[in-house]
Amino acid sequence: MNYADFVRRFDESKESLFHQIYQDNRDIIKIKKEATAIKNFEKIFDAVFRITYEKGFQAMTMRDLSRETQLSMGALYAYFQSKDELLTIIQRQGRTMIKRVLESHCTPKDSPLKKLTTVVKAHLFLSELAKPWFYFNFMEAKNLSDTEREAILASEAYTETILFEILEDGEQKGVFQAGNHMLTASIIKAMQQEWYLKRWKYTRRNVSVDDYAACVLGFIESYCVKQEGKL
Amino acid sequence: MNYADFVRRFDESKESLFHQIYQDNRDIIKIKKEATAIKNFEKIFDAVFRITYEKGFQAMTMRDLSRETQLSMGALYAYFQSKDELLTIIQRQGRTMIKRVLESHCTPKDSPLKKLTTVVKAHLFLSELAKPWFYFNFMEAKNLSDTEREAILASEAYTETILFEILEDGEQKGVFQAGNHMLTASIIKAMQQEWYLKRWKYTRRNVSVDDYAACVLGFIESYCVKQEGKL
DNA sequence: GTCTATACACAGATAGAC
DNA sequence: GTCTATCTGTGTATAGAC
Repeated sequence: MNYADFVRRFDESKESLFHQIYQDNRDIIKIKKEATAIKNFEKIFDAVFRITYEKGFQAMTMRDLSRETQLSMGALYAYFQSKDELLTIIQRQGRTMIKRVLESHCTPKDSPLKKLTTVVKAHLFLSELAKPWFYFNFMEAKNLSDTEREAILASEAYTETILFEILEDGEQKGVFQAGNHMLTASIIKAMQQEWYLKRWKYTRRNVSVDDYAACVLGFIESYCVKQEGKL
Repeated sequence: MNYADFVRRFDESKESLFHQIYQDNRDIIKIKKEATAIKNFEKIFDAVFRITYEKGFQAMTMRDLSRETQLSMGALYAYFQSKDELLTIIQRQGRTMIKRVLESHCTPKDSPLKKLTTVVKAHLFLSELAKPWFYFNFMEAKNLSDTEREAILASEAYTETILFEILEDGEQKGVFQAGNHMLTASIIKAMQQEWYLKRWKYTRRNVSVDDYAACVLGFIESYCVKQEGKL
């Protein structure tokens, strides 16, 4: 699987994803018509990402957002009750999407190395496709309420555990090296994170996400896979 | 070299470091007595780190800072001309310190692998010793002016180039694998960054910086060093 | 150098017409 | 559902006494 394949597969499930997100937030969202809501939320999210990429969420004013979305202050406040709630909504959406997509790429019957490869690639490709969400999720975590913060940590722990379990399984099956798999999993996550935190760097250097994935997988394989010449 | 050795060596040069930082900023700092200035700047910096770790620099108010430092608003403004300038000063201090320390750990006569090990460890140990600076430097970069932002990028590129050159040299000497060394260097940086961005995670899991360094170096060695069993 | 008290700008949020 | 106009709190920064 390369990035192009991943995008094709994602596009097919896009509509049902937006529908789910709308339904999940029915209690918060006051807008009646689903079509209008989805359309304007997309506009609002895009604007938030554009503005906060430059100066952060705190520094973004509601007037900035009004200008960028072409919606008045009044109109904006029909879509959320406070700036803080807007932040929460965005974070939630992001988590829903990420979880859904990653789970749809789990392949329980493959070999440990194949599983590891698939999971790492799926994460990288998703972060490429949804850069703003990933970047925002990371950078603006500190502005969240305690409960929302915990939800982020839980979702971090969740993806780390997926890696961890694959590593454990691989060791038991004798194909992976023994080692501190929790630490290994964390470092793999760090390599994935680099991609969306420093996206601009790789754009400038003409490194594609497929190139990057290959390099990360190179690191992982040479460290994790049991080899003849190695102790 | 382990972390304890590193700390010992750092402590010896600490005083001269503060002196240099004060002298470097003579034009900005209005306080006459060096001793008073250094003492209060330390107090201010610590407070800034404590507050912004929780909620970010933008969200920190001058009243927060006044409360935390036990200095009045008026007194604070004797140490900098605006909140923005405070940010700039902190960033500058950090860069000065980091550059000075890393350069003092360069070892031109060692073998490529030894050099790589030393550089990676020095960076990790320094980020452990000066966590708040590293964390702050990364998280608050977007609030800076264009020129200051460029200075950060330059210092990023600088440390990456150090890694790159060691990798190139090692390949030429036949001890390292061929490969895209620029990409490898970036990923090594990402692994270093993980340590100070997610410090709390490792505290909770009882992973020491020495443990972490060993794991990172494991990844690096198995990926970079030329081995018998490998193509 | 440090304090208290205050100026003044601008943020988030709402009311009420359309 | 969307607009314009406006309220009110809070933020940065300074003036002037000690």
